Amino acid sequence: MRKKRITIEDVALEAGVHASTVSRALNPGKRALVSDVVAARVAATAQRLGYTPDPVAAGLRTRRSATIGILIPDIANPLFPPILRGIEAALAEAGYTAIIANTDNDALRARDALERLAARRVDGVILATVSRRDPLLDRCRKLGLPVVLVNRSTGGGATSAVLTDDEAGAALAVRHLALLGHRAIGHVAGPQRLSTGAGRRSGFVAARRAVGGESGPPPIAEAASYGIEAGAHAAAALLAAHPRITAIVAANDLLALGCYDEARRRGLACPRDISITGFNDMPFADRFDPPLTTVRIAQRAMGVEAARLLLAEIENPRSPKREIKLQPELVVRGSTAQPRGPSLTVPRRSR
Amino acid sequence: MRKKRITIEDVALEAGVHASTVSRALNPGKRALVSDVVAARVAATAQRLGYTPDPVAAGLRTRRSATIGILIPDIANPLFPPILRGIEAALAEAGYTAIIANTDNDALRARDALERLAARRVDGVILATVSRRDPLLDRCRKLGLPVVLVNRSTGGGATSAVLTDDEAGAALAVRHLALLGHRAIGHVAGPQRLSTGAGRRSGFVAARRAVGGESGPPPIAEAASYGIEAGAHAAAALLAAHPRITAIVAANDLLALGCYDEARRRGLACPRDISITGFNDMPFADRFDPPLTTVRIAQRAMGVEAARLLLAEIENPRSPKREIKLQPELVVRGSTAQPRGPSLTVPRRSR
DNA sequence: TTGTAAGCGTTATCAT
DNA sequence: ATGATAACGCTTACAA
Repeated sequence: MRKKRITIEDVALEAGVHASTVSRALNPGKRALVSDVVAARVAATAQRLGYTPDPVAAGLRTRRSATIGILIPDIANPLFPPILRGIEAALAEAGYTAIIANTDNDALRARDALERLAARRVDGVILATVSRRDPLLDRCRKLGLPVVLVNRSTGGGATSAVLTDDEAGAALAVRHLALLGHRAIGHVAGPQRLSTGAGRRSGFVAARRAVGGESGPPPIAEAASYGIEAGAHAAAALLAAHPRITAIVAANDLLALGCYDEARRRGLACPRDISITGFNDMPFADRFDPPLTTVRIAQRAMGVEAARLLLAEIENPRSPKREIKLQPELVVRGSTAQPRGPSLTVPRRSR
Repeated sequence: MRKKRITIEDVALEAGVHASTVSRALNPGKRALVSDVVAARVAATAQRLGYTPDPVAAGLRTRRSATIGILIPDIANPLFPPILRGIEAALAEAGYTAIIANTDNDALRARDALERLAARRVDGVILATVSRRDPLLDRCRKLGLPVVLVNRSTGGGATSAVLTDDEAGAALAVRHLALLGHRAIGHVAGPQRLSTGAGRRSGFVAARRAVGGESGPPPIAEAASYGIEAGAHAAAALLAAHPRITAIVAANDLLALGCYDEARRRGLACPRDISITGFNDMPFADRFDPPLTTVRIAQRAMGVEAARLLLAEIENPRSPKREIKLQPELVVRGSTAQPRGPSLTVPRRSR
């Protein structure tokens, strides 16, 4: 005797009705089409028999899989798990399931992953990987796949997105440093092909001007990627070109860690000789040595909003594209302090 | 005109053959049943038309979804992403896709997630969540679902599993500390309902005896969970009961972080006044303050092996259950040092 | 070697 | 309000 799965037919037989009636009775949207008494009986027998509808079969008929795809660069990057948890929480409420694919920041792998998700007939995708002007978006459009971007966006606003106000975040960091008395503030920028890299950079430039930093072109070095090594390289270039810098605004926490390394290599103590700020407030940023002053972004909330937006677009493909910008918040820890020499104010510290 | 998806029928028409022939030509396992020339023609037209087989429809017929479910406690716990990457790498090779569910260490949520995965007709599951004697396993058996455990195991060995040699790992830590000259070594144990908690504890006890630690019952405090807070509480209890302790072996890195906190609270500098070791070597453990001496486990390899084991069991449900134990390795960093006072050897350091 | 036809479990459409 | 029927896209005996 081998495993026999219980189908809608079994329930129909047992309840003395037709399969289509069972389908209606069990389908929230159509329960109204069936008499209360029958609906109750069907529900009861389904329960008793331990019937679980087969979403695969249903999906074949309805062309909806109740599944959405998520593209992220790398799940091992601590920035993403909280976003994913947010997405999943919102999806679960609606009975949807997520399939996650890692792209390792590789356009080819991203393309590949997208095709695989499309082949699986996902109802929509959330992309955390896009660069500015990313071919992935055209591909989604061609596939008729609803899309929402999260964290990063493209140039054109023809796609819904949930983002951080990167300009404002960078400004937060700059103002904090300025308030501590820093005047020579540099920036280790993220890749400029990514919206976060570009946004934080322009936020830095604007804020620096606003707080009346030193004149001349802003001291900036662009990192090749959002990694520790890349951050160290950029910091090296920055400090070589601008030795008088007393503070660095890094475009994310990993780059900040790279700045730690380079500072140490040069015998510069942080924060005594140089202040460093990060961006994202990734998990364990408070455990670094020194604890990292950084700009906290609303990771989980971004995920939740992105999922909601996507579900809305799946529900109604003609719904207007929205772009939500979440405000970041400064978290002051131990990696920033007054510059050596005369200073004006005393900073508060928090954990 | 609305979106029209290309089906096997379209390819058949275009290639001048029957749909079943297309199916055979495109199915690696049955390509042999079709003449080379036809196979080539079919492949070409499929390519040209941009045909992608619908795995949902195929799955309906074959009762296989080419999907496997993964239950983990929490993806935000840095221990798991590397395991997941390993799993996914191995699955991708075989054309399988993973669906990940977080349980938050909650048996009810775990049960729920399992049912949802089963409803999705996953071909098998990998469980990273099991406690010793977990009802989830019976449920899987009842569902006829192939299972592989990863990282944690249950009591009985009726299930395949990929684990770390936890006893050996704990012994590594104890011997390292003993070599540094520590004699009063305590243990902040993980939850004893989890195999990792139990295994590391017994490894600690055995190794302590082997290195000739102080007589009397071993100084151990059990943490309620694998979290920082829980670690701090346990450390507090441990130090209160055994004030002369000069070193703590924590059952994982998060617990070690809790020990850091408690030590600091008591004005104990690590490693000067107290040495602390972790377990897992989670990402960024080298960035903690101080950098954590810990027992590194083969996270990615565990994932790869688990996936392989599962695929084998799916392939052949009667294949023997295997239990693979991977050997951990000690990573010496800055959280361990000779105890104050006379000592015997000088430790090496690595990053 | 290839075609025929049935069927996987569900839901949508059309009758009644 | 419910039943009958076809269809979703694919695979697989079985027939030719």
